[in-house]
Amino acid sequence: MVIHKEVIDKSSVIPIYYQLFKLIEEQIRRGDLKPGESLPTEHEISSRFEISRMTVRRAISELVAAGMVYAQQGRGTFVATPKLDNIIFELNDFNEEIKKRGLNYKTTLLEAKIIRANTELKAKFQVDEEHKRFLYFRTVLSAEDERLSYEVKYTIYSKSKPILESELKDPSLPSLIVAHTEYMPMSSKKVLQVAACTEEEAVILGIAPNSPVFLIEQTIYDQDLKTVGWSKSVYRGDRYKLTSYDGWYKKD
Amino acid sequence: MVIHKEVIDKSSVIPIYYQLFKLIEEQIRRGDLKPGESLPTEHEISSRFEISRMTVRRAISELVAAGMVYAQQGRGTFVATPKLDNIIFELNDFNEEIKKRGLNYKTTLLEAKIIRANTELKAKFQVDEEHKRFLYFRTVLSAEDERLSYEVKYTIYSKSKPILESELKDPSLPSLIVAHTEYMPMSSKKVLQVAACTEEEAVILGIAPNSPVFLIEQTIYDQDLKTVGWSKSVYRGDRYKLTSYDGWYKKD
DNA sequence: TAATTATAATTGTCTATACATTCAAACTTT
DNA sequence: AAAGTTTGAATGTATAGACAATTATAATTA
Repeated sequence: MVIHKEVIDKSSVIPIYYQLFKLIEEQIRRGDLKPGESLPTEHEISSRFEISRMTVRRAISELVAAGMVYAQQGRGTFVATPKLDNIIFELNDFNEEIKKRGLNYKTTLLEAKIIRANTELKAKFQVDEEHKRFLYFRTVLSAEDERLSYEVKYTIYSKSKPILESELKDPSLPSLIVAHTEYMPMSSKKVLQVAACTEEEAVILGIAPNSPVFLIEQTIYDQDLKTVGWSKSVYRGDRYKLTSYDGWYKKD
Repeated sequence: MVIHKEVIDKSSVIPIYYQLFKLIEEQIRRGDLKPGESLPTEHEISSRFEISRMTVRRAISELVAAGMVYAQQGRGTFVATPKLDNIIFELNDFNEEIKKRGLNYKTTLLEAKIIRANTELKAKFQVDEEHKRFLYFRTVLSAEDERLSYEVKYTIYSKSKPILESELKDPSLPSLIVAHTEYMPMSSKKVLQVAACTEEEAVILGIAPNSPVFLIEQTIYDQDLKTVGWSKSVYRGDRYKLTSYDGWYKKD
């Protein structure tokens, strides 16, 4: 971790702990501190910046609260690994149920291929090179031989690495991005809508055409908010629901 | 705030700040500390329990993080008011848009009456008294004369207080509960589903029958998880979507 | 060699203190 | 009476240090 002493201004009105928090956050976002790497010890940061250990702890505890690092007593403090769920929006009322009952739960690959950029993809990924290639996946999720959801995924294919067997088995978009592009997935946007399913989707999922379904589009970005992955999922409306518990207290 | 000194055990393996955190949390949940009320000052807590102010601050900062309390420099620390959103699940992509553009946004009351308990309500609210009365509201939300969502609300009617003009205008379930029952809304469960809308709903919302809609059922509980309010909302599928930004870092 | 025991390093908790910042109320001046 | 000023009280930030708890490593012992 390369930290320059000058960047912390003790006489500033901005609290020291906050300057340090921002400093480390920046290093993580820029990739100078990679997931799994350890931060310097509290003592080391403390003496390097000539600030007290409690102030360092304050900064680190903010990072912990933000989920960017985790601390282990006796070992050290480490950068957390970015975690982007693919099964989105915690649409898992049904998925949880399946797991709890130990039911048969599998992902079936319908199609996997490398395709050339078309107008739609070029727009989505903000690229204009005609030759650009993309990875394209179509999968179906099913439990006990009942089909539950259908998903289409795209990501850039720039490393020309072969697609592994394991990737075909259960292709997760973030891991595909890591494997086949130079980009690092950092954040995502998910949009959930309701829709009447199309003829094609109805056939795939074994439901009546125009049945109500959840439609989730996920866009994955790197640290510069460049689009590096995109997926669209269709979930059977009669098999999924979204539950949230909330409340207690919030500030006015 | 009634705090007994004995409840904090300095020699316990459980950290003092955590004991204090739990202690104050309990007082808030029990209603001994009511929303808006101020906590004793840090100095006062510190001297009353004979612990350092920094330890008190640690406990309070946990409460702040949990949203149960908020601190104001120069004034004090106050219990936050319970906040249960009625427009649920942040289904507000569209609502936000409306507000941003300053569009005409209004709630229309279709029906408001006091009804007797029927079988369905008795089951939902876990009551068996035949005579029990309930408040019943039916409202429509619209913007620029386009109807967007339809909502049915129920709560217990036990105080026999008249329904105020202001309540008819934009009846919020949590505030109705506070006004007309002895209970205090504390938490809520929301279930979001997709559905094909019924004939009745189609007419009310001005859409085609069987159009896909969001269906949200909200149950409101008091601190003992007793059901004190229930609502069902239907949102036009072509007008609402749910967006969530997430990611960055999470601990493994 | 394998198991056990010390040791050092690292984070976790806690104290006591100092000064800064903000807010509200009391006081003073106009 | 209104406006400005002072003052006290509350939270916010920061320090230095002590000891506890946990982990990994090194040293010792069986």
